[in-house]
Amino acid sequence: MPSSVQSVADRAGVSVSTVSRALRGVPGIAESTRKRVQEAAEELGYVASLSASRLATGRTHTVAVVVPLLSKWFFAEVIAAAGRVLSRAGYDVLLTELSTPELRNAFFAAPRLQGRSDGALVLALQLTAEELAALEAQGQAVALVGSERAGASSVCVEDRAGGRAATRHLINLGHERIAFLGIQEAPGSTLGGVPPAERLLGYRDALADAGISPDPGLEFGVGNTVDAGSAAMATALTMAEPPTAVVAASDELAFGALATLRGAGLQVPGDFSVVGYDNHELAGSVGLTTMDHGVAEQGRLAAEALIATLDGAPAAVERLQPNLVVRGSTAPPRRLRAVSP
Amino acid sequence: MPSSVQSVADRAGVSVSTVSRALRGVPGIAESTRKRVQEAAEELGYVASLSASRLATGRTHTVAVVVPLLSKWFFAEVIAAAGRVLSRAGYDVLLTELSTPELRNAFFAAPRLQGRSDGALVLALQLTAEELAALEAQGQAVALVGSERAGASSVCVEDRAGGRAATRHLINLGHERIAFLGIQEAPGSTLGGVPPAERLLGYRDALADAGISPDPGLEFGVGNTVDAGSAAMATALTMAEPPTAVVAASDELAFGALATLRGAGLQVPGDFSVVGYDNHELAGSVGLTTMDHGVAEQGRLAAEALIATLDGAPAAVERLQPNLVVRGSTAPPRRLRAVSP
DNA sequence: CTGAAAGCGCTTACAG
DNA sequence: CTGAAAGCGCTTACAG
Repeated sequence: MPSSVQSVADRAGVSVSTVSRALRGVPGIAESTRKRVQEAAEELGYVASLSASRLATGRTHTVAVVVPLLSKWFFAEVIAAAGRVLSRAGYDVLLTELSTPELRNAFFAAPRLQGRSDGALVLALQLTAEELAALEAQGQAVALVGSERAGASSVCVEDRAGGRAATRHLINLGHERIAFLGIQEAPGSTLGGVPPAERLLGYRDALADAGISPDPGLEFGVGNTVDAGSAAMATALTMAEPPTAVVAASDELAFGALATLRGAGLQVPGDFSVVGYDNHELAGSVGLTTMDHGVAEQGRLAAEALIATLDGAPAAVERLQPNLVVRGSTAPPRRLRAVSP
Repeated sequence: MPSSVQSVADRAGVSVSTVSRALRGVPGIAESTRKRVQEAAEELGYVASLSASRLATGRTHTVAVVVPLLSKWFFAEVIAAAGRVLSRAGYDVLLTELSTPELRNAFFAAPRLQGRSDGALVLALQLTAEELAALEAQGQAVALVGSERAGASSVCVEDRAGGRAATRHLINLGHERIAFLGIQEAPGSTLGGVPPAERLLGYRDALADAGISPDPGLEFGVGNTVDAGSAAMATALTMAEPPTAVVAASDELAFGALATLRGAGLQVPGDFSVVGYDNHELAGSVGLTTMDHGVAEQGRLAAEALIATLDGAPAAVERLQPNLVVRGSTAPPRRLRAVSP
């Protein structure tokens, strides 16, 4: 039976208005009064009713985090980082997983955030204009990670530059037949083409830079899973003229590729090089060379952007530069090493 | 500007009480009236104010999920599974990460869930009696995963049997010098000794079953990270009489062990066998033999238990049996294979 | 089956 | 600096 403002007012010998003001730190209250009220509240173990103050103010102090798939490391990491920023700022975080097209449609069809949160942090889902408008119509401030929309704050990664850097690394090592393992979600996937095709474009850029003519047969587009990476790698190995290296659009795909290579008895990086994308928590343990794109940083920045928006700041977009992390999965192709001293 | 009950009442030509009852499906309303009200609501795009109904009813239809560390696969997976059950049942999920002792203490010191949620799903944190009492004093129904407390619903795994089965598998293969990589969190860690020492006890059981005398030097207790597993494995390899196999208390530790073994030029399972614990999403891709303990299942069952409690059911505890998943990281020790045909 | 009225527990102009 | 009062938008006995 939580006590109410009234009980505190009685005990402190003041009105409820004074209690309300004193406890929230509103200025214009005698220090002595404030002290008295605080003591009374303390003694009664009083804590203001959330529902009541939300009803009275219209603000929920809650942020909804909307994510395609909670169990992917990338998303969990972003949410964790964002959550720390949000809760330190006094916001509750409401979790919404939109793992299927049905859930996604249902979510946007009804005003599901109305009165539930003040803002939404949307990860990866490439919102349609209608979806974004729906959120705003529900009074939500919105911040995006992994996509950009006019009028909304967002943080994204220079993925084209990232794909280019990853590929250039292999080219510098002497590779010329380089495959690309890209992410291509099934139609209707809530992931909506994330991470973006930008990484593929960067791969092509690097080839062009080096005067290597692109081979469409080396470009794979699969679901973003270890197994899919595995399967694509297997296919690549059966080509008439197989590649000597691969750049994967995610570390998960790279893990799959590594599994296939190992299964085929090939040495990495001796016989084959692979570079991933993410700097996944486990990339280090398998010695994977990969692109780090500041995953936690993305969450942190997005949360800060959302809070700024809630505080009235105009929308802003933040762009992160990915960095190559060289580990043990890349080396010159065997052909070259054979002739070296 | 969301419309109110009043506006719907006006449009439908009834009282607000009738609107409230009609829209919530309360029995005792003429079907024709209900229909009329629903149409009016539809036309106005009306949706009841959450704060108002929460204030009026005292129920939030929200569940707090309390977790030590969001970015660990195990937790993310449990939350995802629990979240699906909860949201299908009409509950919002509020995320609370207690990643440091400070956050944990602050969380339990103040009535942080009061009026925020109807129940709490607590993962892995081994709640003290006071912490559990604090939650209940805040009117929370509680369900636990990974620990057991009198009066609270919970789902746990038969970890002792699991540790035993993992170890027995190696013994059956012919191993006798078997190390154990256990989880021992730093004092003050919010993880509070999870997964439980039960796994270690099971390991000892299996040795005893086989008449193998235990060697305390083979029992390692480290933080639950890939790097710690790596380091412990390195130490084990420098022993005067090194083990030929290891059972790790988590797949993360096992991944670390694998990395060290590979780095040392040892073949797995040729030169060394390892079995993990979790059946981590990536265990398959590295061919890790491991104990599956139904991670998603734990989340699902705990969510169902919590909902049942919220519906007035008595506390219940569910016990899951872990299963050995044999993959490619275990084989007879070399000594034995050398003499086989 | 329906309505008038009180109540849930805050916050916030408005006066003083 | 403080208080009386209205208002936030629902739900729920209580009557009829």
